[in-house]
Amino acid sequence: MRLYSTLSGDREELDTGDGVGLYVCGVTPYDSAHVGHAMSLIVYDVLVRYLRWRGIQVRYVSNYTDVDDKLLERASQLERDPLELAAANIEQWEREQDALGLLAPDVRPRVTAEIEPIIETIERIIANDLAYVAESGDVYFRVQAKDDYGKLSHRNIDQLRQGTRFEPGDGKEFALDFALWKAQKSGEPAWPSPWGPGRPGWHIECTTMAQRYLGETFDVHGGGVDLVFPHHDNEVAQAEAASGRPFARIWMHNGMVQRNHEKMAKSTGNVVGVEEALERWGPDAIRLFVLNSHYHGPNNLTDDAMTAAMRAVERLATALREAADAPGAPLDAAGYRSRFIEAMEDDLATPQALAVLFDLARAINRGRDAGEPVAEAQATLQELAGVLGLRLDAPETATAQVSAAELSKLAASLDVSCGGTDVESTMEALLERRQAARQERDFALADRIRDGLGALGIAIEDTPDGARWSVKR
RNA sequence: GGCCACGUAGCCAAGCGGCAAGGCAGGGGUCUGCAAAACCCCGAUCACCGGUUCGAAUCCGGUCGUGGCCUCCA
Repeated sequence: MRLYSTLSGDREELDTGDGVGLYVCGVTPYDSAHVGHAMSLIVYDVLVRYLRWRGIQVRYVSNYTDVDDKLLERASQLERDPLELAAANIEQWEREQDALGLLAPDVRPRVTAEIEPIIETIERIIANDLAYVAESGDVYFRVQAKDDYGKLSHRNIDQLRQGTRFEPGDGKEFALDFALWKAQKSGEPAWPSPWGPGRPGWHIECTTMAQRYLGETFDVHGGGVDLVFPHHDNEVAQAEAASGRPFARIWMHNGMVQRNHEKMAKSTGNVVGVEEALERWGPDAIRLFVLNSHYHGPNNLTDDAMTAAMRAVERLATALREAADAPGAPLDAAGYRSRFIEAMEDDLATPQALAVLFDLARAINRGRDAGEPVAEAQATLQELAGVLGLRLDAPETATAQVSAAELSKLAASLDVSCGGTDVESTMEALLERRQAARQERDFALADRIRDGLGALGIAIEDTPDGARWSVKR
């Protein structure tokens, strides 16, 4: 499999020989998650699913940075304990990750539980002369001592100095030096260290956790493109300074979710929360929206795009509807399977992989219309969709979304008597009454029943085997 | 100012030198009591200007435009 690496600026062959180690930067849980965070994890989730499906062992590590400046600031605004705030947000985010159909990483380290190893990493960097302790008790990375600093973002120190936001001070030797350890300020949570009480700087936690759980050198490090500089550049610098060895071989970066062509971020106030997105569009549509464009580029979230994604999900789900046993030669899905693999092998080309799924869906529908057995091809479609993390639940299983009371009211208003008041039996009675009306060619009544159900958000479709109902999305 | 992406049909979006995927929307048809679903048919001189090549959406240079990053960031 080839993956584009930001480090080399080119596609690299992923060595899957003795398994794959993957580290993905998770969120700083100072607030609830939005669709941008979901996109990021969906991309790496698909990578993991695909590799495992191909029989490759994957160790998937994704962290929570549960202590940092932003979190402390938010906690103080809310007058809450920062660690407790982080824990609460993580809990919510993990529930949402489940709802999004995201695989749980094998390891989900948290900074607050990794303080000792982080201190050890910093000590190694100091011992290698690439970091120093300031009078304040802060520890800084000595940027100028690392001659390839900035290689990930393809910048050098001179270019970076032109930025005006770097400020000397706090005992830094050089303006671009960044903190590995921050000495405690009043009221902040702190842990003991050789340099006095304090907490880790922003980048050191990922370096430490990645190396601890995946080794000094590992296969793939992922995250949003907005993390390339400084976060990932600093991770690289620290890791190499600590171990003297290369860090991640491949650096994978996903593009940003935009709204109105502007990055979705708390700071711009254009966020769509994961909770809201799940409610409005559901997990499959969110996933299809993300995978329909290449993970590299930006992805503009609009209501139209999401509506289209929901309809597209329905199209795939419809192709999985049970088909009657049929004579004839069964539809062979092997070609679709290999096209799917080819697409995925090429830098996780999910838009093309999806196109293969749609082509297969069309072939299934065509085969079914032609009276060919398609069950095997349907199983392949379900399997390949599963590799992308799409569930494709049949909409008719959504009984829980229907109000039994409203349904009973409708039945009563149409003089349809039913055996019970639950959704199942009321629906059955209504559909039977309608079927009888159709046979008596009383289409007015049949249409009244269909329209009444339609008003409740239930769609009726007539098939040779009787009527089928589903919840409209 | 610097670094990095990108500009393809009404909308979303593939494409990595050899006749322009896929989805949504729209139009026509088949099927249906009518619908729905499904199936068939219909749509692009690839931002603009030069260059390289037998051949360019694809490579090179320039122009215009959009987005991301330059110590909050998925």
